[in-house]
Amino acid sequence: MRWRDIGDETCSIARTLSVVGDRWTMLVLREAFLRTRRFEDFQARLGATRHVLANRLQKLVDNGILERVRYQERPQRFEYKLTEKGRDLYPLIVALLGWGDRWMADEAGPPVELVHRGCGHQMVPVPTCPYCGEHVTARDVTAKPGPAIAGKSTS
Amino acid sequence: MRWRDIGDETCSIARTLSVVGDRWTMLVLREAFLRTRRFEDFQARLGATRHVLANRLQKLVDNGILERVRYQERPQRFEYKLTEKGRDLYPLIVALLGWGDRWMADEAGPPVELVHRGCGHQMVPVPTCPYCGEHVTARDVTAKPGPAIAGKSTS
DNA sequence: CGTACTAAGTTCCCTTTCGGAACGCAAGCC
DNA sequence: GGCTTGCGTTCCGAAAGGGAACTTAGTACG
Repeated sequence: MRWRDIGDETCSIARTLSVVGDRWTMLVLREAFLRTRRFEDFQARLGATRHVLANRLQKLVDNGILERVRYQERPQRFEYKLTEKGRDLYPLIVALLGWGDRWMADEAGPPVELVHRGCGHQMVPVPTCPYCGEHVTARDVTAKPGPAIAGKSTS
Repeated sequence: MRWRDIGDETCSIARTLSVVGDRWTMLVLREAFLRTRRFEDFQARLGATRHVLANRLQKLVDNGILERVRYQERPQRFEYKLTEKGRDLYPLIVALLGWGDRWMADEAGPPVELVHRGCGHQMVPVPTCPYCGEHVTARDVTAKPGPAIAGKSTS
């Protein structure tokens, strides 16, 4: 299978990966959540080649995750801002962060800490059932075929 | 920056991506959570080339996310099982799934539904503050430098 | 005994993508 | 005029990916 076909899979995970399943793309999003907006800043902070960065920003805009907004005329300059669709990727960033903190940190501890503005606690969000409020792990969940599947095998 | 250097970044997100930040790797994990264990089954279900699949499985084993266990002798055959470190990636899979369900589903609805065994509800887990129990979005969180950072700029 | 089949990789070859660095361009600044 | 800033684009060699055939070790079939 070639990568341009992956979005056609009947699988929400594959479809999400077709949009953000690329290392540079994910790092661009990390920066976006840290309020980086400009091409030069992305480039400097990420160390990606300008070539690849331009390509990833374009794709994120095409997919409605970033918005290219003019912030100055003559010369025209643009910044890249997260859309609602983009901000909704936050759980993904948090999942990456949480796992890295737990399994990839060195003795010095985690590089960044999150503080919940609501209650003031330093924390890492945990996946929770919205109905009963309990912490959810892989063992607590059963996957079953949804409406979009008749008799296919991929999920 | 080349990809083999990304794990050296002082950033939990980058470090996580150095291990699972690859499309095939993520799809291999999806299958692993759906209880696929054997090389042939991964290959058939994913449609990845055997070449790439063998490489990804090897890397996941090297990183302690999968375990290669012999399930038969003469001829020796092995299966790949998630370790605790691997199962702990479940929030990441769920985040990909949830976003795809919301933003990439077609009219037919989501291809897979999750049921919380604890309360029986069909749901998608939401990131929640473990202290106050409230749903957490990007706007509710402040990122601050953690112990591993003195005056660096990357997070 | 010879052929076929299964599981798990390997190897080969060609195409695509990536990494590094230079170049282009439009406008403002000194 | 020449330098600087911001944002890309182009070019080239290196690395990774896709497709398909080959290998190995053992079982099953006729």
